[in-house]
Amino acid sequence: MSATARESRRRTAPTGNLLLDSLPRGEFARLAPHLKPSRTALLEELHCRSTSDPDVFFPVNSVSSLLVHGLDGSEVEVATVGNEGMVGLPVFIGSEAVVFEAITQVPGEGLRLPRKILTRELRRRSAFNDRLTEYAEAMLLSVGQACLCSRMHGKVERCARWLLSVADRAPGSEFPLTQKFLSWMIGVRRATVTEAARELQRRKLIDYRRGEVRVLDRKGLEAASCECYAHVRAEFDILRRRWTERPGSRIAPRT
Amino acid sequence: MSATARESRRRTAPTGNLLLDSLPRGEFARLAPHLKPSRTALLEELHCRSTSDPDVFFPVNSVSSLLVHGLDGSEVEVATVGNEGMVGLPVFIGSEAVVFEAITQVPGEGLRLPRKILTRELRRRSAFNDRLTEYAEAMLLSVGQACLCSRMHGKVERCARWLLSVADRAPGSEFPLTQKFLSWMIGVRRATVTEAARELQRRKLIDYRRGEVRVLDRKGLEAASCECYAHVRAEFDILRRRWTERPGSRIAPRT
DNA sequence: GCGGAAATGTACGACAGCGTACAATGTCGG
DNA sequence: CCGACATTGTACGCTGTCGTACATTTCCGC
Repeated sequence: MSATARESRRRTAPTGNLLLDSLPRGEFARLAPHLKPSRTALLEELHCRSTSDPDVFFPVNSVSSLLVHGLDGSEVEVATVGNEGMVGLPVFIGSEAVVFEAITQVPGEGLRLPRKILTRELRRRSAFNDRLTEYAEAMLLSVGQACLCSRMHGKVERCARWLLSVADRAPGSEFPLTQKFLSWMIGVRRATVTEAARELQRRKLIDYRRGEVRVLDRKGLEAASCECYAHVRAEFDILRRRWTERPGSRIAPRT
Repeated sequence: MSATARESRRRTAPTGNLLLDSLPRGEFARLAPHLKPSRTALLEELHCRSTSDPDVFFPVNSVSSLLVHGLDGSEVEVATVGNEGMVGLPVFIGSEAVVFEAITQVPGEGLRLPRKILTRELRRRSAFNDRLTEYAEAMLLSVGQACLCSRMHGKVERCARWLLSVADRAPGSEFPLTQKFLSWMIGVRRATVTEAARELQRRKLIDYRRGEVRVLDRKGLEAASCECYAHVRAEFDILRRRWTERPGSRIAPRT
């Protein structure tokens, strides 16, 4: 895409969130005044069921995890959200019931938008609707794959996959992470993560120390992970490409 | 809802599929000529990646399962679709990539709609969009819960849950099922299902013989299943209620 | 530097579910 | 009625992960 093409559709600087930046100029202009830059802290809960957060959140730098929790206290991560998406999608349905919980995995910047504004915008049935529909469907695939993965694949593969999908969304190749947190995300005990992490370190794919991980060998880590990673990644890449190449367009007709 | 209220919005008889029946009259009229009644056979694949099925499917009697499969051959069911929904939702995104596969679990009637027609309708940004958005989000929750469940819960609980969620959508309290099929769905070996099934039978919650199950004690089965069942069920009940009580309305404003 | 807290490493028995194999039973076509 | 086949029951040893407990290391505030 040429610089002039970009200029023709947006006067303001890109926010850094792909979903927002893909909106046509007029639509973005309606939202812009209500977008509040905000920084999320590590482990900050963005949509806790008890607090009834009034905002949705568009990550720029930060990375969040979406969790499902059972009444028995068990929890698992079902998806990761970075600057390609929005935190708050699963609560659109407007139900009072328990929904996904979002927690900040990598602290950083993002944009808050009051849910009311979002709802108002969606009633106009604008391109935003289409974007979110596309995004929701990619999330559906992503969560589905998470389901397969957590059921069928071993601890090492799953750790590798998790590390990659966060590394994709985090600024550098290093990010904060404790084994306890990772064990929480993938639904195993902490000692199991230690075993997997040691294995990955032994193979010189990652390095870590007290709350920090660094990806040493990306290719190697991909090889160590299950195919779930590549599959989901490919799906989001399609979205990213579509959103940057054909900004503001409606849902693409299918064959 | 009174009979007159229903009459005012639809002249034609209800199809039996809640999603379709919730559409405003005009919208439904546009679709009606293209809806082709069709019967699905046991284990018939509705959206196989290789066949590129040109239709979406609205179950009336029948029940389908959505599967995710890995490249390694592993598969798990991530959701069930009955007359509250549509088979074909997850492929909206228009990607070329591998998507969920749908397979008929309980044979029966339904309505086929050419995907082209659906796409055309969606470009009008009608109430159908909102319905499918709501449905997609309920599915998201449903798949997320499936993820938690298959990771954290035992074979007996998961079998009970699966039986209930199919029984909810199947006409009677009896439906066709082999242990092999169930083992495939929940991602365990067949012998594991035998153990779980025996256990449920021992507790007099179900009865079965050669490819047929019957739910004997619904309440008991709910108690034997994990809370995942009730949670997902509640979510879909919200949709069912909304769709029958406020037909044709747009997305409800939230708070 | 020191003390405490958090993070990580490790060990050990327990157990759920796996892979496999084979027997027993029911069903259906010829 | 018989043979073939699908379905279900059961057994065996095995492996991965669990639950728990405790030791060790690293970091941070004082």
